Amino acid sequence: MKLSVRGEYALRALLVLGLSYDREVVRIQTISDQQNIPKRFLEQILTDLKTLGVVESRRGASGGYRLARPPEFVTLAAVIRHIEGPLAPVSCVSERFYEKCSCPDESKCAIRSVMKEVRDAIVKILENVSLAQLCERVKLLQGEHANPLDYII
Amino acid sequence: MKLSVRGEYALRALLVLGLSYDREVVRIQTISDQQNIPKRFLEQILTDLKTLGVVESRRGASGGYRLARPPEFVTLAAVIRHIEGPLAPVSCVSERFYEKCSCPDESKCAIRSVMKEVRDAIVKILENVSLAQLCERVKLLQGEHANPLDYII
DNA sequence: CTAATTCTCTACTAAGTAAATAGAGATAAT
DNA sequence: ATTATCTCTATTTACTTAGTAGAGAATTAG
Repeated sequence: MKLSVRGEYALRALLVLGLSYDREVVRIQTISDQQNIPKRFLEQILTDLKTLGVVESRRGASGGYRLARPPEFVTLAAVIRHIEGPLAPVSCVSERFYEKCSCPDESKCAIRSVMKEVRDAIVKILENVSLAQLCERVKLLQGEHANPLDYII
Repeated sequence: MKLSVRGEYALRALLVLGLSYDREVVRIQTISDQQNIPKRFLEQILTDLKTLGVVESRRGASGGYRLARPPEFVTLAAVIRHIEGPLAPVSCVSERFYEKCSCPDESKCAIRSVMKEVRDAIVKILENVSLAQLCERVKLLQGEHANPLDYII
């Protein structure tokens, strides 16, 4: 039932970019230093988030990454699904990553019915928290600052 | 965010034992056949559930396994925690398996605050579903039968 | 009391995944 | 041109998962 380190890094990186939205691009190195994420590993993760269409990059000197769309339109559910796969605890109750399970009759499986409740609870939360809301939480938890890069995530 | 196969087998096996509660012990072989779980693997899992105190065994001919206490007092949360570890998506929000995470200040971490909500939602469901309730669901989903071993789990 | 049955204990293994690490290449700014 | 930055492809190391194996100990039926 765990989020991988990769997934956590992805969220942390996106939060940095979210707090810098409307500003210049942010370098991998900056995010890496600030969040204590191995640079080459973060590189992979950001490339991956690019294929999801949630970030875009500029190359060369003064290059870097930024959000490809407003943080309001990026849900945690979408990010975690892209990085980790299904949100559901068993894939036989997943909507987007459904896989048949080994039990004799899914429609009559009691375990499945509980797991469906768990899935729904998880999805309900993660679908309804956007990157923008996550940024709001940072500000609430830490009070307002001048520079978004001051935020401790 | 996934339940392992091991965890799923544990629940399936316990459900079989739950449906046979108050009757004779059930052999590993029977559970293995009925649930299509590799026998030697199931063996390990049942031994593990014994250390949790949720099942007990009798050896020798006409030996087997049964629940060590009434199914009302076995929650899915306890079983899954024992087999899988933390229910929380990140261990920095786990009550029983807490581990410090790599972010600079946990108390001000926005991601953590969302994950705490997810944890609470999962725990709320799994703490409140007992094996007895799971058995009830089986009967509801399948209608009443004479022999508990007829149930398709 | 012996044979059959069933659980028990310890160890091993094969495949897959997670978390990096590495090197050479492409692009853009100065 | 040089430097800074992203990009692409591969490799590595450690760990975890799922399963297998064999010999041993307890219990019951005959």
